[in-house]
Amino acid sequence: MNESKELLRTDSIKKEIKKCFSDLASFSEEEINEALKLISIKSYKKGDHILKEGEVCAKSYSIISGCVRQYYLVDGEEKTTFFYTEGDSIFSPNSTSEKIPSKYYLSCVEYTSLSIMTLENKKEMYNRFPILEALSRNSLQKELVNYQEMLATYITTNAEERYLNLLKYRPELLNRVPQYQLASYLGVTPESLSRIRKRIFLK
Amino acid sequence: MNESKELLRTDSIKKEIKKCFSDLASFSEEEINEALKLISIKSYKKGDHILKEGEVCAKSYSIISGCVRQYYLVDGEEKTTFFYTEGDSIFSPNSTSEKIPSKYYLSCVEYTSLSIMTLENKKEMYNRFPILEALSRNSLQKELVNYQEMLATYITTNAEERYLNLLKYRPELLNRVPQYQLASYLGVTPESLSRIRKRIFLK
DNA sequence: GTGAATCATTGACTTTTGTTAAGAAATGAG
DNA sequence: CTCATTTCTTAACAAAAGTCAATGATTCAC
Repeated sequence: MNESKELLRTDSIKKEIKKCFSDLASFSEEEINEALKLISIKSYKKGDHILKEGEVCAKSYSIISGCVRQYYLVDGEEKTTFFYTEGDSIFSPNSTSEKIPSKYYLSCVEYTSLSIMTLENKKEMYNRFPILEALSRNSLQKELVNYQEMLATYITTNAEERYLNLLKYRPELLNRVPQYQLASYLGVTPESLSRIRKRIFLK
Repeated sequence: MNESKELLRTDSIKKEIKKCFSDLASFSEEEINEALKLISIKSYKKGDHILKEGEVCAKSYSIISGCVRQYYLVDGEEKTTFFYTEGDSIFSPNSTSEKIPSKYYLSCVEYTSLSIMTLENKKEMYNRFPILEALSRNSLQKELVNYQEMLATYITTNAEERYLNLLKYRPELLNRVPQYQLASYLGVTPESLSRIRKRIFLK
């Protein structure tokens, strides 16, 4: 993608974000422009890393388009623990205040555009627009309940059921993500997932 | 426990909570008393349910003392998905705003005291003490990161490793909770956990 | 304290998953 | 388009977990 295309893209993304702001609360045009200054847009190619293990990162990301994979390196093996897609927020390990080095990698499964806020800008944003603090607390709470349910689902189901859940609730992932990464996300080996798929097909 | 003992206990719990408030920010004595009016204290006996599947509950709980088990009923079988102990907060499914019936049960593993806030009182609390909104957002974010890591750990480990983790990070649970409930929390049958323990012991 | 109920362990057997290795299919770079 | 690389599938065997049933151990109510 050349530079002018990139700029065009960033521009249309900014328009999207503006719309998000005006949907959230009754902000004036100036207020929105002011807020926008605190947010940066960045795009990554397939395979690019947003964050690597050990890096200290005090940023929050929101996925505009694309797909990001979160994984850990355990004994040299990649263990995928999450896939973020359009609209998802990624809270980095030290998104609160401490300078904690990341335990995991964030890597782009495909061409991906992100909106990025540094911790400092986020603080400024909440100072400038206190209503966002309450909105953010609410969405964090929803997100927390969401994670609790994901953990509960993981505990109460086996790999086959988890694959069927994926098929039901995030079918787009199956086309976007290589199967060995899905396998690791489901907590099994690629061979096992292959057998599970065969078993389901034969039913 | 008789009524006067119960009152005595509630009284000492209120003192603890007061201390929490004065640790959080520089509140005046009156402010703290005002805040305390929005919080109720309740104690439960071993085996008592705080919340049952299907119940609509717009409350937030914080565990003062004791242990609470979260479980789902799947095909008549209890699947334990979490143990809350002293200091933990429990966000009920509709702790944000919607009236969503609970998918899970909350049951006391032992005698347990909780501080309880209704959704309404929580809103009032944040209105009255806006600084709590920011503090709450921060702790929610930490809690979210915490859950992300628990999910990641669950995905990247097997049952034996999870048992060893429990031994390392929450050893007190092993004495407080029956083994078949731990097994279900680890995602295996009681028979399997028994064998895992034997295997570890033989090493 | 005693008996009933609950909980933990063990054994035999089945099913599922991991491991290793090989080959087929798909993808990507030139 | 072609070749090299990556990804997916299959097979054979080992290891782990599920299932069912029986037996100890512990807990609890009376």
